[in-house]
Amino acid sequence: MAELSKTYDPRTVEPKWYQRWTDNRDFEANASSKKKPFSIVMPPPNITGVLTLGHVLNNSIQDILARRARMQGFEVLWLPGMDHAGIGTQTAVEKWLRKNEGVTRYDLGREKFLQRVLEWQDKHGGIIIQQLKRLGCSADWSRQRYTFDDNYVRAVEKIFVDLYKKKLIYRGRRMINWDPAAQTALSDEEVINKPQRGSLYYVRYEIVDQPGKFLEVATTRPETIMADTGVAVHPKDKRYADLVGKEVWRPLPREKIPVVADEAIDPEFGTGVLKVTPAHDKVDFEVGQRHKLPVLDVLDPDGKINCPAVPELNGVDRFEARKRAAELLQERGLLSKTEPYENNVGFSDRSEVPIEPRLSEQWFLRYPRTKEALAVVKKHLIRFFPRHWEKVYAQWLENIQDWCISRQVWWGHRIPAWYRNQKSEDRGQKSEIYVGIEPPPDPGNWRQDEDTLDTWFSSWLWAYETMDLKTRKKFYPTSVLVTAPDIIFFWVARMIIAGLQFKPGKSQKIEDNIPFQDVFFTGIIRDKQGRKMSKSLGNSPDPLELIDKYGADGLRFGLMRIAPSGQDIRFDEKQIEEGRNFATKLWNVARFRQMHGPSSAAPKIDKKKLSIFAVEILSRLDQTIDVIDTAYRDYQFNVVAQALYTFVWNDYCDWYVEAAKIDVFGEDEAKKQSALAVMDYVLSAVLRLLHPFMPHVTEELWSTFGFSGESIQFASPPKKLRLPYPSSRLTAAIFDLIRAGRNLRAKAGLSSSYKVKFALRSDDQEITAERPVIAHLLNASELIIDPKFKAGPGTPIATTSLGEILLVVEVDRSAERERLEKEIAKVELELSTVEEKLKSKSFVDRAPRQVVELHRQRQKNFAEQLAKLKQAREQL
RNA sequence: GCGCGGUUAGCUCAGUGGUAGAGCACUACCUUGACACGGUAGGGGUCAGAGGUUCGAAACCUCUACCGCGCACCA
Repeated sequence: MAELSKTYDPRTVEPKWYQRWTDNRDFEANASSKKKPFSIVMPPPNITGVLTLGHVLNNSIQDILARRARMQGFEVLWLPGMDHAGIGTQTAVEKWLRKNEGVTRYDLGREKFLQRVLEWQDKHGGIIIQQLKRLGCSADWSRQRYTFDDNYVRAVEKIFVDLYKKKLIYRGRRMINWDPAAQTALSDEEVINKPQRGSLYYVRYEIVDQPGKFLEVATTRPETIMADTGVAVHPKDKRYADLVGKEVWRPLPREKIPVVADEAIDPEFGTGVLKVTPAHDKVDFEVGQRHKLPVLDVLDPDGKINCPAVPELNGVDRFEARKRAAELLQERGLLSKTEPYENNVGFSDRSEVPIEPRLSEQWFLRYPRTKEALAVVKKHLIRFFPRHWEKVYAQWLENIQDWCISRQVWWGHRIPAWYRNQKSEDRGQKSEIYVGIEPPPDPGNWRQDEDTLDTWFSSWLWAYETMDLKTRKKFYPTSVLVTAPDIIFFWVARMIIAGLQFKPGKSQKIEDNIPFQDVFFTGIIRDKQGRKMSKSLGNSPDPLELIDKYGADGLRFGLMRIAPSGQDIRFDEKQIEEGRNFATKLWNVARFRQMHGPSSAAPKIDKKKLSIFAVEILSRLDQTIDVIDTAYRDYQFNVVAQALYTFVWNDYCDWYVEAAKIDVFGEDEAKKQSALAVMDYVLSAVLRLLHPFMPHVTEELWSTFGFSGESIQFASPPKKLRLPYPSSRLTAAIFDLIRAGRNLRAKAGLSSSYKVKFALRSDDQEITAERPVIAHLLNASELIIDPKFKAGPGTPIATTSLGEILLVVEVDRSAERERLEKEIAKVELELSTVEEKLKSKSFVDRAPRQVVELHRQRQKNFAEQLAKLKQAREQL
């Protein structure tokens, strides 16, 4: 057995074991295995991604589940991979090119740009995989997948074609969310509403047949006036009833537009008149459709005004144009007032710029299987943890809109559609369409769609397209998905729909085709002020630095202990420090055991020779195993971590090991061996229970102790011993007694290193038998056990259920009196509270018998204590 | 506007009807033969507020306030 160093050094231990595990191919899943399957697919991080605390949390949880399952004898597949992240990666590479070479993607052109992305990907991409390895993740790296693998690309194209043939995918000219920065369409889910402070402009539209009279319109977007093709009022609005059907002059550029009546107008808002801009607003578009108003587009894709008729604004950026339009109107006397106004503006999730509603020809998916998707969750065929996400999920599915799946970015899966006889460059022109995996037979006359697919249109197949048929047969549906809740619509819901639609399972049954049985939603990690971690705020600590400082095990354990299921987590580095401290504590208590000779490979304990303290710790171990089992069932990782922390630190280190030192350092060889065997037993159990959380340090200790020839990764979790536990009450009482004695010492102002004499008024044989242990834990020079012990005046005294404990040393009498008075007051208060309760007839009659009994017992104890304390006071 | 979370010690959080808890921080003592990344003892709470149910409420119900999130609206 190698000797343990004085402190645990994760920096050498952790990489050593990770290397060995991968060399042994311990993480590789065997699809031919006869063991029961347990599988997780890793939410694929972006290829451009670097490890964040969110990843650490997410992947630690997955690793815990995978490692626990492996120990429980499951054949485990934890399938890792990466996502090409269309817009994200394109943006990142463009930024890099601009910075390093001063070129844009347009300078390079599509082909060259894509080549550069591939080069960039090979050079800078996938760092996160290495980082996950440093965290200790036991994923099967031999099966690492990428959404751009050839097979995967093929699969994405195939389902596009399939859905097109089923008329679930269609091409149409509709209002979409346009991101002027990334210059692409977005799905509704990629738009985030934020309240923005702006102005409400009141603009005067002159009535055509009543010159000099004006209709006032309130708008937040005067820069779109040029695209107005009408104004609308509510049909029942009496103020404007006579104007409906007439015309007004649009101020910029001056032109006649009709006044229409439409139910969608809120008469309460502004002046009750809406300027109708069908090209730049969803509601306006619908109003325009109902009244056959023309659609006039005055915005270029990059967000600049395109309106030569108003040269002052033409070519100006939309926000600048807003100001200038207001000024222009002001100059012409057409702006009656401006009010400060706050409204919600949709922002692009990616580029963080306001999106533009825009009429555009795009590809859409009509979601299939939404009712089934709702049902599988409602009927708990798929279980959500925590449960309340079911409601959010249902709300989304019940109000689902078609999904805009085409993106005007170059980096992504190219849409397998070709066009022929396209007359004009306008995307709106109808032409012959060919959709297929293979290019059309006569490629010369066809032109492939320039667009790519939404990244999530590939990710939604992740749960099964990452597996070959054999693997799928063994491991699909997966056991559990671990994910942050912010992608519940983007990913979780869509994967469920994909599973139900494409039926990749081994049969047609629904239960074979759901992508996962459980979904565990993690919390979101925030900083101490409760803000989300973000690059721009710079409040996101680098996990790699944390690993360097505290070790991967410390980071994992610290984080898991503060990550209550489903609650957001306020990050505090102190918690990680505690994780590290815990690893050190474990290390040192193992060292202590190791200093007293070799351990047995398969520790056995002789039940007849156990000390009462051994029985106590073994019983608490059983309880801990129970708590852990229950907590795992509900994915309450913080409960598991906390239970282990308390057991190791408080129960084992503070009480058992301290109590056992008498035997370990004593003369009685049998007692010594028994104590050491208990330590071996507990350590062996604790290491296995902790291994999923702290894989490296537990493996290191496991191998040092030689508990088995094998890696701890495949050792079974400890079973309960189920000893009869008769002495629990006694040990608890002894611990109370010791605390009371230590308290007397501290209150007397005596140094804790100074050995003092204690006396215990008792004649209990069981207590007498434990005299050496009690004396040791009290750091007593001597412990007298004598029911009739007579103390001199001023001897500090405390009452316990085992008898009065006295600190045999003369102290200042008045100080002791004062202490006693306080003690008496405290007990009196407790006594009166209990008595009050017992006086209540309704309590005695209605409360469960055990509860009443408990109160009676307490009343008795307090009364006895009080009597003894008062007696002690008399003797002073 | 609708929905979902949350509000417990200075901080971070546990606590599903029966004596209010943990860790950190704080105070005092201790470098005692695993560990100062440690040990011992201690101080610190109208459980956001109001009402209700109950013998008994931090917990269950109703309302209010505040914080966070999602959806809708957003001229």
